[in-house]
Amino acid sequence: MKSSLRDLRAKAELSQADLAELLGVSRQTINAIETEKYSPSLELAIRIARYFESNVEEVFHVD
Amino acid sequence: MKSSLRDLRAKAELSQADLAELLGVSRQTINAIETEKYSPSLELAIRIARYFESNVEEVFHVD
DNA sequence: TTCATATGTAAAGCTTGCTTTACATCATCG
DNA sequence: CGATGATGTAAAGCAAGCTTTACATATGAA
Repeated sequence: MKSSLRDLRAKAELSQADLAELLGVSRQTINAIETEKYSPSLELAIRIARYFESNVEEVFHVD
Repeated sequence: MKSSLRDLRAKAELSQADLAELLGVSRQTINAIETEKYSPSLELAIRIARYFESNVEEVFHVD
């Protein structure tokens, strides 16, 4: 599962830790998603997309 | 996590077993999502939304 | 150089998503 | 009536998502 999370986060000038706190997850979770260690849960994917005023399919896409 | 999966599936006149096979998951997985036993993975949520020519946020929504 | 910030990664442990197998109920059809 | 299909549910087991703690490395500021 690829995503544009890193780009969106960079544009927003947020660190992984910043975003993690804003979303209520651990920094490692954000890092794992960005480095493609695993996919977020549906709940978290929706929260992420919503935070960046986007939608799930735009932020995340199957390889 | 609520969803309009049951409605969409009914409109398409598919049984849980039919849809499961089309999506490559078990019937119990479809049933569990419809009865809110658990949320689908992000991958599966995207596949479901795509199958019904919709998008994740339209098919699934946080309680 | 020293310190702080940002990122990557690892291990252990808990929870959740999904599987297979199995059984129960209900409706419909012959 | 008996058979079939659709749905609900349960248990056991494996895989994946997420946590906390911890350490390593790089970069930039003082």
